[in-house]
Order: sequence, then structure tokens, then C-alpha cells
Amino acid sequence: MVTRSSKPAAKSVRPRQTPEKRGGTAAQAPLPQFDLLQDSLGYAIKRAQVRIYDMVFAALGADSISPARVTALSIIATRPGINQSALAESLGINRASVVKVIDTLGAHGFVERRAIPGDRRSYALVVTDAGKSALQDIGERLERSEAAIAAKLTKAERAQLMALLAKVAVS
Amino acid sequence: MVTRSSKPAAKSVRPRQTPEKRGGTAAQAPLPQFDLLQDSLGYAIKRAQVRIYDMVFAALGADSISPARVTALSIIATRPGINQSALAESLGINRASVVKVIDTLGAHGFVERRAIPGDRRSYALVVTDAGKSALQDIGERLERSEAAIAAKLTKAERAQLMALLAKVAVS
DNA sequence: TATTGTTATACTCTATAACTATA
DNA sequence: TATAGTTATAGAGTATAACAATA
Repeated sequence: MVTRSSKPAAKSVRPRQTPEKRGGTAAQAPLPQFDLLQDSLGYAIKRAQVRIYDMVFAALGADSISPARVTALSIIATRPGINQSALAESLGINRASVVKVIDTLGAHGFVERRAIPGDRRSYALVVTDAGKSALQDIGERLERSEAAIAAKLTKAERAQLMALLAKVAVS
Repeated sequence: MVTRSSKPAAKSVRPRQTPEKRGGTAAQAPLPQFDLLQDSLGYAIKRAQVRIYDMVFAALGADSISPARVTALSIIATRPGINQSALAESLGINRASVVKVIDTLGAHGFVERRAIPGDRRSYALVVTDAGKSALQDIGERLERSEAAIAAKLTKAERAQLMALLAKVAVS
């Protein structure tokens, strides 16, 4: 049984490159300043996200599938019959990376690759009963977990936060 | 000095789909449902975070240090003389992992490890003039970048979003 | 003994490129 | 030619454990 190891921590993939490109022009100017850590909406969101991520891990339990896999499972549940490439698109990752995701979900017995009569190049991904059951359980755990956060916000505030975040997330 | 050019790419959770088949012939219970993808505050935050992360990458440019390193650099700038262990604590990562972070920032000439007279076990980390200059430039880039998001929100909405996120982020 | 930085090692998540089998 | 899935390989970011130097 594949399980999540200890600490996951945040991700961040970035191509590295050579240093020095921004030369040392006039060094110290009176900074009109925008304090990254304090004033950036990006950092504010990041902090909230890190906080929630911790809670999600605690809620899922040590032997659960990872949050990323829960997302994949949720998408397949919502779009039964989706193929791996479309799932990759939906997850915003490369289709090659989806292979292991499905292998893992398959090893857990949560998802199946089903043959498609008309096209033998791809599979129709479907969530099994065990997968639906797991998703139900996970949903309940996360819902209870979010209740801890909701306790800090009124219903109206939560709704407004969701609305504002949706505006920000618009691509 | 690793120099892998190409796509930034990162992301993690990026659900989005059409509202279709849902209450089907489930062998499970009549789900009172909490739709993870739709109703979870965690996912809403994650989506916003992914969106902003994309913008941050674009704003920083291909030859910049990573967002995580920008954070480290900002912290050192805010707390000059901090040592690696305290920085690790502040970043929420293991102190062993900080070694490479500082090595990288050092290779860029943005940070220096300075000897501390009283304690030869640790270093006082300080941002160099080049580092301050880079931070200034990055701050301006990110500020302009956030303006694109701010355009979707009124000043009051932005302030409220920041306030609500701060409530959520409270540990 | 406790702390700090370091090294060696390993794991997760993801990307690219190339390959196979279809279509 | 184009598409879907796969494999091999690589890189970023992080963790653990063990270690030396220093306190």
C-alpha cells in the first residue's frame, strides 16, 4: 500500500539560471517600498494556503492519498470516462505525470482504466465503489476540518472570501 | 550551476470542469455532499494561489531566483543577522534544507554568511547591496504584477480579502 | 549535553524527450 | 500525421539521519 511519507511541504519548480544580470546600478535608493512579506496579496494567499494545507494533511490522516491525488480522484468522479490526457489538462500537469497518479489510485483500488470500444489508444477512467467510498470519507473529513476555519469567519465572510478568491483565480 | 532553460511550469491543483452527470446510479448512500472542487475553501484558495503563482513566475522573469528564495531573501532583509536555523524555522523548512538556499543566494551575491564574534557555530546572514538591489527590483515587478489582479478588485475588496485571508492564516 | 551547520541519501512531484500503439 | 499512453531521465525542493565543531 502506497502511503504518503512524513512531511510533504510545499512545491515550487523553477528553472534555475546564471546569476548577475541585474547589474549594480545606483545601489541604495530611498525605497518607496512595497513590503513583499506584508503587503503582497500573493504572500497573504500563500500563507493561508500553507495553513490550510497543514489542516488538510492532518484531516486526511497519515495513511491517506495525497491532496493532489484527492484532486485527481475528485475530477474523475465528476467527469467519469475522462482520459488521462484530459485529466492532465484539467490538473494542469503533463500527461506523462498522470501515469503515476493513476497507477497509485489504481493500486488503492480507487480508479480503473477501462477499455474504450471505439479507440484503443486511450482509457476511460472511472472511480470504483471503493473510490467513491474513499471520496465520501475524505469529503467528510475535509468538511469537518474546514469547520475549524469557518469558526473564525461568519457565514457571510466565508461567502465573501470565496467570491473574492474566485475573482482572483479567474484566468 | 544548473541551467535548465525552458518552461517555468509548476502548478498543482487546477480543477475546472463542466457541471454534468452527478447524481447518478450511485451504489453508495444519498450523498448530502460537500463538493470538494466546488465548495471547499481550501480549493478556492489553492486555485487563487496557483493563478498568482503563474503571474509571479511571469513577473520575475526566467533568469530570476525562485519565489521560495525571494521569500528567504526578504526574511533576511527584514531580520539582518538571523542565522540559518532561525531562518529555517521562519520558512517552515528543515535547517538542513536551508544550506542550499543560502548557497544559491550566496552564489548570486545576494547574501553573505558573516562570522559572529561570540559564537563560532553559526553565521549572521546579511543581504548584500546587490541583494537589496535585486529585492527592490523584484518588489517593483511583483507590485506591478499584482496590479493586474488589483484591477479586478476595488480597493475595499482587496483590503477585505487581505483581512479575511489573515484570519484564515492564523495558526 | 545541546546547538549549528553540514553532508549523504532518499522521496515526491513534475518536466522533457523519445518510444509504442493506435487513429 | 496526429493522438494517447508510456518509459527513462532529470531537476527542484524537501526530509532524516548522522557527523564535526563549538558552546
